Amino acid sequence: MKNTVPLAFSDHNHEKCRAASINAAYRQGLRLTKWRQLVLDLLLEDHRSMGAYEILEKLECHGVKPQPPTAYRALEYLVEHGLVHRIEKQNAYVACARPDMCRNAGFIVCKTCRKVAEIEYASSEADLLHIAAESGFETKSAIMEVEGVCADCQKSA
Amino acid sequence: MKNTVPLAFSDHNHEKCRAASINAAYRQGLRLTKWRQLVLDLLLEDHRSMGAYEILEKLECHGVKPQPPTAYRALEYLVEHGLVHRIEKQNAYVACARPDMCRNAGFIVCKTCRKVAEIEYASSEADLLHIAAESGFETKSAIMEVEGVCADCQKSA
DNA sequence: TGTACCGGTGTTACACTATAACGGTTTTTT
DNA sequence: AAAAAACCGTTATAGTGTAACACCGGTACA
Ligand SMILES: [Zn+2]
Ligand SMILES: [Zn+2]
Ligand SMILES: [Zn+2]
Ligand SMILES: [Zn+2]
Repeated sequence: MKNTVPLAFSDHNHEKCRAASINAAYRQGLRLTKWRQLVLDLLLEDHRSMGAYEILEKLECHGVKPQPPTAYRALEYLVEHGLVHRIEKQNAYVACARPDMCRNAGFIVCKTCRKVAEIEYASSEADLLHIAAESGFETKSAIMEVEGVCADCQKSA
Repeated sequence: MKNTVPLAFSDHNHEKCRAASINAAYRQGLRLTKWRQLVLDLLLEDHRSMGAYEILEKLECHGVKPQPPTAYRALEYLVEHGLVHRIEKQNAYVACARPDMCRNAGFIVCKTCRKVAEIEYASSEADLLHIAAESGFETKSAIMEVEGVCADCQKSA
């Protein structure tokens, strides 16, 4: 078993996370316009998820406060290109924690502090994908989300 | 590999599904009030998911059309007691397909016809749950959802 | 016989999440 | 340069979910 200490729940050099995201964007030749850049920067601040309107409130460029579609457009682009993931259980968004090798992304989500640990789920959960494929199902996307309270939040409660 | 033909995507005696749900409710001594009963009946019609407002529109008792909280209260109760699952990717609800042995429920969801196949995603220890537990995380709930287009819908497209 | 409690219901109003549609501007492609 | 595509600003609206409060019926218990 590898990776028993999820990154998001432990101290780490977060600059590396941030740099990995920027690099991935560059390598893919993505076009990071001002809003996309700003949204991504916000999400890269830490491993917490943010709601679209929470992001929207913090968005601003030269004194201009944009409308909802602006935030949603940026998020849509970033999700499509794998730099951001949507956390379905929270209607929220989080920066991809491993943009250079992101496959079978599963998430461990704290209900209290909203930190999100991103883990590559292994073969066992992927049974579902096998069953889907065997029955002629064409899979478009898959999520595995575990929700609860992280160790830190348990202590402070 | 067992269960390679998901129930929802194949012909089957659906009366048995319906009966299993009713039996489970009875065995657990659940209190199925009129609205709970009506909502459950709606969801038990087949293995398709329904949105809360879709359910609400079809709800009616002696000519009385209830308000949103009525539907949400019934759904909350049924979900809490395991007779109904919430499909996060669709903001929708579906009757539990195996209420007598429902653990580690994963879902294969067709974007087109909204049929939902319910599969136990791992018989042994699921990796994500394992990692969560090892890091002191207290898991409250977990979902695994695979979304795409089922074989039937591919043909008719 | 009250009466205090509790779960369920009815109702209103509101909060949160997300998208449609249109027109204008900038960037890319031909 | 012209055409096409992508992006952005703006308005309005759709879709999903809750807070809050009053009321009603049963039941436990004084
Ligand atoms: Zn980090
Ligand atoms: Zn936490
Ligand atoms: Zn069935
Ligand atoms: Zn189930």
